[in-house]
Amino acid sequence: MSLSDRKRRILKAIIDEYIENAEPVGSKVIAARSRLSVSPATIRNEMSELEELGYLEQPHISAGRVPSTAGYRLYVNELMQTPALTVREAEAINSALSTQMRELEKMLREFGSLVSRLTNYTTYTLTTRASSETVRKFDVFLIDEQTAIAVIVTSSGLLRNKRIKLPCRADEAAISRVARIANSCFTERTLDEISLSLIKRAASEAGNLSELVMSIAEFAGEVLDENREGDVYIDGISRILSHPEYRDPEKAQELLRYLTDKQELIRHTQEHFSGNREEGAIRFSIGTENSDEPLRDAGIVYGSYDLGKNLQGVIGIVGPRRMDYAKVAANLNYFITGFNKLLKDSFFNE
Amino acid sequence: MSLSDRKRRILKAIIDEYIENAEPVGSKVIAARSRLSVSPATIRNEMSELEELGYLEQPHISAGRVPSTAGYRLYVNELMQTPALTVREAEAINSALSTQMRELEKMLREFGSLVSRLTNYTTYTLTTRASSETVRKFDVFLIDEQTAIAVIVTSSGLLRNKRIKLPCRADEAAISRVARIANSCFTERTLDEISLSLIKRAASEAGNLSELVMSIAEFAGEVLDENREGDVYIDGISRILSHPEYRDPEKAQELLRYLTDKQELIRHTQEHFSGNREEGAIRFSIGTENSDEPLRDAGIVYGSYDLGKNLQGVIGIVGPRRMDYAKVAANLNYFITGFNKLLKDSFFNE
DNA sequence: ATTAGCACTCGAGGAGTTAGAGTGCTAAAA
DNA sequence: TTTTAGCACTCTAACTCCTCGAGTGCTAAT
Repeated sequence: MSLSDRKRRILKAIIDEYIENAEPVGSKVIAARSRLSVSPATIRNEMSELEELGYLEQPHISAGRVPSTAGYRLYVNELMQTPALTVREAEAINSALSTQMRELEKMLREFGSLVSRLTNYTTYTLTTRASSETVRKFDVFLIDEQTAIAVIVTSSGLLRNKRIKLPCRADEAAISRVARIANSCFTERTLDEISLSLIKRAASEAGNLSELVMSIAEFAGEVLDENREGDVYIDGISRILSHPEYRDPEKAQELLRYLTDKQELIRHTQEHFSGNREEGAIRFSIGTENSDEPLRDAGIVYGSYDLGKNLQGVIGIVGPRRMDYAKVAANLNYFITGFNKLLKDSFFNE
Repeated sequence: MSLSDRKRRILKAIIDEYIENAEPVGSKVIAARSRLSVSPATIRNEMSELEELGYLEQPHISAGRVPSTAGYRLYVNELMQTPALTVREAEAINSALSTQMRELEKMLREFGSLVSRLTNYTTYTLTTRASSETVRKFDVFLIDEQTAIAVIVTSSGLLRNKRIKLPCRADEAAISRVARIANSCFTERTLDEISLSLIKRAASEAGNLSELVMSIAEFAGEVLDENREGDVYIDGISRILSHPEYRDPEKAQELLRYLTDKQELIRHTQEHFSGNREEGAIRFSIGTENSDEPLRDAGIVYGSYDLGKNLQGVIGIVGPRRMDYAKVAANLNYFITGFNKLLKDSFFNE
C-alpha cells in the first residue's frame, strides 16, 4: 500500500525538521512550517497512522516523533530533494578535481577531506584492488654498489618501490639480468600463483644474486597482498563529537573505535557492497539496517567508483542517523559527475 | 629552596594516587597508603604548605588536592620511578623492533600503535626531513610507449616515484637522455636552489620531451616539499574519550581536532623541540606549560630520534594531564634502547 | 612537632515540585 | 466523512530544597 500524498508530505516535513534540530518533532511545528493548511489535530492523526505504519517512533509518550530507520529509508528513496550546490561547494569540489592532482587515491582522499568539511560529517575513503591483481612489470636498478631499488607496476596501475640491500657487489648488467628473471617468472601471476617452488627456481637461475631475487619476490608478495586488503583514510574524526547524539562519551568512543579500525571498516564496506548491486553510485545504509552494533545510531552514505578492472574506490560519509542525506547526496553526485568526466580523458589508460 | 624529604614523599604519593584514580586526594588516604606513619592532620599541614609552594591545587575548598603543572614537573624530573616493563610489554616492543620491519617510518608507526595499546593513550609519530635535503638521484624509465615512471632518491634516503604521461612517443634512448639531463641539472640542489630559469634551461635541452623534464622537476619539488613539512600518523584516537577528564564532548572535540590537524601538530612539535635542547631523548610537556589552548589539560611525553643527518623522528604520547608519566617513560626508554642498537648495525648506511 | 577533636564548608546526589510540550480522545463543525 | 477545537492526561526536563559525607583549617592537648 502506498502512502497518501499528504502523509508523504508530512513525513518529509518531520524528517527535514528532525535532521535540522535533532529533537523530536511535534504536530504543532509541522502544522506551522509545512505548507499544508490543516490544523495540528489533523497532523496528529496522520502522525499516529505513520507511526502504526512503522515510519515514525515515539521516544516516550508525550514527546514528539522521531523518524524510524524505515522512515529514513523512504526518505532517501523517494522523498528527499537533493539541493543545488552552493557556489562555494561547487568551487571547492572543482578545485579538488583540478588537473593538478593527478593520482586517483590522492584525489579521492582530498575529496573525502573536503566533504567532511562541507558537511560536518566524518568521511572515509577506501581503495581496494581485486585479488586477481598481478604484477605487470618489474624494474630493478642500482643506486650504489650495495643497494638496488625494485619497482613494481601492478595490473591495476599501482606503483610501488623498495630499497633492497644487495647480497654482494653487482654491476648494471647483473642487475638487469635479475630484472629479466623476475619479469619472466613472476609477472602475470596472482599472489596465489607465485608458489615457493617457482621462487626457488627463479632464484637458482640468478646465481650469486639469488637472494636479491628472493627479496624481489617477497616484495611482490607484499604489494599484491597489501592491496588485496585495501587502503583506508579517515577525515574529520573530531566532527563526530559535534552531534548531540554522540554527547555520551561511551557511545562516541564506540563509534570512533570502529571507524579507526581499518579491518572493521574494510569488512563493513565490502559486506555492504556485496549484497547490494543496484545500479547508481550512491547508496545509503541507515541505523539498524546495519548489522554492526556501533553503527546502530549512525547513517552512512556511500559513493563508489570502479576505476579500471581491478581497482575500486569507495567513499563513505558517516554521521548520526538523522544526517542530512540530501545534502551529502548532492555533494557526492556533483563530484562523481566531474570525476567520471575526468576519468574519460584519463591518464589511466587501461 | 628544596623540599623536605617528607614533603617529597607526600607529593609523590598524592600524584601517584591521583594518576590512578583521577579524583582529588585527601589527607586520609595518603596517611593510610603512604608508608609514613603520621596522622592525617600532619599530612594536612604538609599539604597546605605544598599548596602554598605551588605544587598542589584545590578544585574547591573542601575537596582533596590535585597536582598542579609544577607538581607534575617536579614529579617527572625527580620523583617518579619508572617501573620495570612487564614481560608482555617487553615482548611486544621486541617484536615491533624485529628485523622484519625494515623501514624506519613503518617501524616508528608500528611502535606508536603499540604504545597506544599498552598505555591506553593516544600517540602520534612525526618524521621530518631538513630543508637542506636534496635529490640524490633521478631515474626515469618506460612502462609503455605513452607512460614513464620517474623515481627520486633523496639525500636522506627517501624513495618516491610517480607515473608521468609522455607528451609524445619516446624510446628508451630518449628517456635515458632525459634522465641524464635531470640528474645533471637538479641533483644536489635544495628546493630553493631549483629555480625556474634552471628548469627552463633543462627543458630546452630535452627537445620534444621538454614537458617531461618539467614534470620531473615539478615532481622533485613535490617530494622535497612534502618532506620538509613532515609526515604524521596518529593512533588510538578513540582512547582519549576513555579518560574522565575528557567526558565533556566539547573538550574532547577540541583536543581531537587539534591532534588530527597535521599542521598544528607539526608546528607544536617543532616549537617544543626548538626551545628545548637538553640531552636525553625523553621529554615532557605538561598542562599549562603548553601554549596551545587545547593542550592545557593534557600531558605529552616525547621521544625523539635523529636518523642520519637530514632525518628526524619524534613520537608523542598524549594523555590527560594526570597521565602515567612513569609508565610511558619506561616504555619509551626500552624502545629507544633497542632502536638505537638496531640503528647501529643498520641498513641505513649514510 | 605532632595529633586529636571539632566546627565549618562545599559539592554530589536524591526527593519533590513545577512548567510545558505533546498526545489521544471526544464532540462539534464543515 | 473529514477536519478541527477543546480538554484532560502523561511524561520529561529543569529547578529547588535538603541531606550526607568528605575534607578542610584551627585550636588545644600531647
